[in-house]
Amino acid sequence: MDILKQFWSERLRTYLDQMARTRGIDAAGVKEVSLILQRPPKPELGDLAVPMFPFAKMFRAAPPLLAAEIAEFAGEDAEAASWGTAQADGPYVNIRVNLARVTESLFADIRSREGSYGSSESLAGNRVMIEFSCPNTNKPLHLGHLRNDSIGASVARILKANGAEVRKVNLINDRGVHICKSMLAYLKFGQGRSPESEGVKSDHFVGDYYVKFSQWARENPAAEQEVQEMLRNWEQGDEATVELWKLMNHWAIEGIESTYDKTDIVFDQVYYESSTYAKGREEVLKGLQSGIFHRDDEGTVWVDLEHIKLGKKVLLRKDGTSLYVTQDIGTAVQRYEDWPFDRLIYVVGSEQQYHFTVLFHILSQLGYSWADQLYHLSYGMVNLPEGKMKSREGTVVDADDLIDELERMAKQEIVEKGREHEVDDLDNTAEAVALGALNYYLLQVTPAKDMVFNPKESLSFTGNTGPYLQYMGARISSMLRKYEAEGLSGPAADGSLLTLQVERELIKMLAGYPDAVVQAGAELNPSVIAAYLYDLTRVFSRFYHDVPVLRAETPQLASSRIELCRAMRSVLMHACRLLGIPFLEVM
RNA sequence: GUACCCAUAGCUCAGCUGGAUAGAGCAUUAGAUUGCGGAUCUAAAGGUCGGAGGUUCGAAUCCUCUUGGGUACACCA
Repeated sequence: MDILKQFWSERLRTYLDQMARTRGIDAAGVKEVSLILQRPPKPELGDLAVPMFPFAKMFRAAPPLLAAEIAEFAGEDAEAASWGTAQADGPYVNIRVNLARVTESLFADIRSREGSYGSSESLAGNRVMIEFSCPNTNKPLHLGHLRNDSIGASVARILKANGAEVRKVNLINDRGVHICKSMLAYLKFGQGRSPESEGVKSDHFVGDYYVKFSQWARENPAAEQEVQEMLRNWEQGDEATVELWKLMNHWAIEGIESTYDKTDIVFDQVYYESSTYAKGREEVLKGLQSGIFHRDDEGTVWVDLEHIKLGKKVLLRKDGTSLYVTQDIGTAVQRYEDWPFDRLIYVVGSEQQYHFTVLFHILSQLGYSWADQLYHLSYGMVNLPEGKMKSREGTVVDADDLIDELERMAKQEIVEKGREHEVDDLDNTAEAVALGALNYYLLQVTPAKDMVFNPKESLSFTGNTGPYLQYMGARISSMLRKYEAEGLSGPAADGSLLTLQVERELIKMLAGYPDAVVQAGAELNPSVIAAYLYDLTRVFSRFYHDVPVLRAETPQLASSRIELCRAMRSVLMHACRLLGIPFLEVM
């Protein structure tokens, strides 16, 4: 499609140039006006549309007149004829391109690239580190984490598909007062119980004590002080405290990792706040020495960000313990030392925008030249139809529960459809469908926006959903298997035979896939792929429904349509991968 | 109070650097299976793009103001 766009835009330029000369208008001025190539609103109108409005003023002629004149030029242009035909529709020049050229290069491209069609080198040479997930070790993952994980994993794959060198990192928030809360509660009420003894998933086990702490603290004003004391003990390396911490962290992380397994979340490196906070403290003390930061009478170390209207920010408490921002300073420095990056993307909720503005600014003040290569990929909250998730009201959607429920529903669906014995493995297939539904649901919304998570809707497998995409993939696969099995492979495919409206639409969309991947990479936005993929698949569904493939009128038409289906399957697989939707041969 | 984000069909979301009659899914209604998987397809109905100005030949898109909602502004993370 690109070749054709390029050809036509150059061609139209030539015509405009000639038109300017014959009228004695400044041709250089005409060149200044940009030519807009877009898609006509209806496919019957053609494949490319060029509005003439921008040229009206310069030519002092009505746009329809200009369009007609250009169409006339094109009609007399013998070379252009092999690239398509142009026609004036009111103020627009509509071009019906010679799509066979696109089809041939599309097929050749897809064949030769063996599944990598859609990948590009637009970000080649870029070293991108991407941080996401970042769980706390005091409770299990919830729906908010799932959105974070989906976005992070998908953006990482999209960047990779654009040629970037990507390193996925996690940061486990395994220290701080909130961690001490579940520890303290366990100390008081645990009485030697364990996840095994209670038969509870280990991260949920820890989370239960976090909840217990909150209840207990409501009746005990001294609770907060006890927690602070525990944190001091921990930072001073008190043996018993550290042992308890290790035990509970082990439980929490083990549980969280099993959730990662289920959702196909993998990291190249995992950082632990407990091992980077000390470096953060060093950095802060360095800054104090060089006079960037201040220490007040009580011993608190703080930075003045008044000049950028961010007020004063404390970096070390008066008792010397670290804060969230302190450790993030240390982590960033550590990361650059470990793996010098061109870009570090933090996938973190929008409520932390202030935090990152502060963090980036501090790092820049500390003199790190890479501070301006840090980027906060901010995403919106996940709400429920009834409103916000509130832990106090118990409306937080637990990740494991949700996934279990999705799998149960998927399994039920497979059984109801009578496909229990068609699929290779019922459990695996149900898991794949559940994951496809979940990831698509979470990624179809632009990250920056808040979204509503409707449990009922997320469990639906019809319409604009992940399983819809998987279903089309399975049907194409099934058809291709039949084609192979019947040994129908006849004459070579001929793209010029694919002339139906729906075939043309499909080819144009397939040809546009690489653009979608580039755009998604540039915008760090998986929803670009999701929207593209759903549009594409809808067109394919129409094609599949209306047009016979295996029983096409002639063997050559059949093999040509099969080739189109192969192209479709290749793009579907590639795009599904980017979105974390498992591709299924059978479902 | 200050800053940032959001507002499109009953609900959930698209809408590319401004361009032809603003699109999907769900829900509602009516249809389609002697062809490759009906988890599908077709159609109907549903909109003063929160409101008001402005820029422009042309605005859902850009600018200003305004209304409504969200978030942040901790020695929590």
